[in-house]
Amino acid sequence: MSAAAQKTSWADDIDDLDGQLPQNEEFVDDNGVRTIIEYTVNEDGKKVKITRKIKRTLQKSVVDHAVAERQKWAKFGLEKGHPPGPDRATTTVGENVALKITAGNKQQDHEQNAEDSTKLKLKAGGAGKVSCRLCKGDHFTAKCPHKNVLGGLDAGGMGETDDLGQEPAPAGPSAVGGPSGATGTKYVPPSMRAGAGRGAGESMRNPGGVGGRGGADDLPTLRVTNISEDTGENDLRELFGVFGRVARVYVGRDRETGAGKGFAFVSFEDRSVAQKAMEKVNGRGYDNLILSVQWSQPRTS
DNA sequence: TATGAGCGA
Repeated sequence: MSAAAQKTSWADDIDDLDGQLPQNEEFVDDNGVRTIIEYTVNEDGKKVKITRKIKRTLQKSVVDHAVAERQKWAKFGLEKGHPPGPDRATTTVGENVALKITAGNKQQDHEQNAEDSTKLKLKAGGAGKVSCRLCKGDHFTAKCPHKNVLGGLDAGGMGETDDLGQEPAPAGPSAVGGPSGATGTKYVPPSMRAGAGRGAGESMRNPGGVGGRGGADDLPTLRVTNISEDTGENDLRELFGVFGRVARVYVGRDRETGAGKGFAFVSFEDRSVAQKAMEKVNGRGYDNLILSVQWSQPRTS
């Protein structure tokens, strides 16, 4: 192993056959620009000098723990005893490639403009006051305590019936012909028109309904605790999906870091499925942890 | 260790 005294790149071993080529050079200047000079022979048998300059942007690196640990390992094999980090003679380090995802393919400044105008609009148009459309209360319509009663009425006819007793005018059905016939009346989707029974365009909403006071949003939900912090929604869907349709999965996370907090909620369409899943999964091992599955308490507003 | 987010006016 005489090569040990003067180490060369594996690629240079080929060139060494004629032994005429100068040693490759490499240095980094004060601006952090790495310059690599390579000498090689091209297809025509001519000697070629290749100079590459690579600017590496310094960045606060966020490295996976496992990777960070691995960098401290002592080298072994042919690299045994050498200092940490890649040796340029034997290792090619590529530049970091950053994938930047933007909305659409607009130019950056266009996006900026759009953003600004949106902000301005928001600033200018922000009326502020919240008033329930159903009961005029000081809350959002969706939060109205009388939603179930008043909301039902609202579904029957669009728009509120003011005290004048005016009917909303049966303009909806008459507008079927097209926009030419209806002047100034709002578009009424077919599903909302009078006489629109169940049809092809039936609502996606589960018609069976889970017996209960709330309505659509009180699905049978399980609280799963003692999950590892890197368990995601998909993992849980996979885990619970075998028992039946999973309606929703929520993983409790730290708002700042996004790391899991060790619990999750899994909602099912059928209570019996949820019950079964709870029995089967509770106490089961997952990711070296023993899962605990219970019925969830209703969320507090 | 542990009981959920956000949208809208």
